[in-house]
Amino acid sequence: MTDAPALSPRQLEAYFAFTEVSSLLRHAVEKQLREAGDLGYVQFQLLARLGDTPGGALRMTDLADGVVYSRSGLTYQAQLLEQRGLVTRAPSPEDERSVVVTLTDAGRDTLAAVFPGHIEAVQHLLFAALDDDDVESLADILGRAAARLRADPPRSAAARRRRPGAASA
Amino acid sequence: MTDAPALSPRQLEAYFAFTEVSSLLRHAVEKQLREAGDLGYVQFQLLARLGDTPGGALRMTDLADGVVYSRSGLTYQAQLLEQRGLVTRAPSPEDERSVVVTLTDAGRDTLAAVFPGHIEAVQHLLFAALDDDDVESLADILGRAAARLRADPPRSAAARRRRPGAASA
DNA sequence: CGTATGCGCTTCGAATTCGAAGCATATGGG
DNA sequence: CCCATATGCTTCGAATTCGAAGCGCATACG
Repeated sequence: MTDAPALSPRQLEAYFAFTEVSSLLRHAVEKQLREAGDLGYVQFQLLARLGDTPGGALRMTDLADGVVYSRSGLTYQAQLLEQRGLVTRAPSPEDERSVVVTLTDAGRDTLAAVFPGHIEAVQHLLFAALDDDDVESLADILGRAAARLRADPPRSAAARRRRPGAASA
Repeated sequence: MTDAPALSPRQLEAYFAFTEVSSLLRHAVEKQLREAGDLGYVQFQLLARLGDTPGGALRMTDLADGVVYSRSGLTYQAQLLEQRGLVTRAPSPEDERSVVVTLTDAGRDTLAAVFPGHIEAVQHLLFAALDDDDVESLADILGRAAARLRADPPRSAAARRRRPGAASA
């Protein structure tokens, strides 16, 4: 235990700032989404991701991985979205086990209705204090950090996933 | 209307990277804390903040604001921590309405037991891919963003704050 | 002093979240 | 072809979260 892991003061500062921005931004965005389209943060993320996908359709698992979310939680939210007619769910033709979630026109409309306000909020809250160089740096730095995080721990399927030859031949 | 809010591609990239890092890091850290000391993320944050305060004591509201957390949620977590003997709660001598939360020795011990692993995890997950300049940039940029966010929307006490205009009737 | 208003915290109910367990389909080996 | 194992999703129960409403103390004002 004598290990002095010790983050440098600057690292601590960066870490705290990160967590604080994360919390504040999330709360603010959540509020905006709720008011603009009665959507939760997760629901918005799901719709946005589907909207970003050619065909607007994804399997449950891919959706869950993309948003960093538990599978059971996704089932819950997908049901809500389906009830509201924003997505449809149907078994995959290729793999009868899979469920393919597809964005409906109503879903696209809702997304379109909420998106501008969302962008504006992010612009106002996060990027207002940053210039182009800052944005460039952030994208670069956090991009690397994200890659690192994505690689290290298994994501949604943690326990059951078997590493298929981690350093295979 | 017809505003084209439009985040630049780089801004979008930065924003997505931010949210992804945020989610992944939080899940990873949460898991580590749970295993190391059976603490939730919030509980750890509360203990850490108390530990960082001279005297190890804070009022509920200050604690809630510091961690960006709802007051009712804080009451819940504070009760759990009190039951485990990690903090005490007592009315403030100065203001009978306030409740002062104080870190106990057991709380400090728990914090000490968990902290190194936490630091190590953050080091490994977040900072491993970053050099000193990156850290410097992050601290600077996110520091400004945090300041912005802190200033803009009212935090925990939103609704009851000042009513614009009339203290009417 | 006595009342009006504001503030700090807790309680309450509803919504969301997760992990473990369960069910059904797919895939490889005998 | 049939069984054992892996994969994809859902169900279930427990824990956490938040906002609205409620309770007392504090402060301003007449």
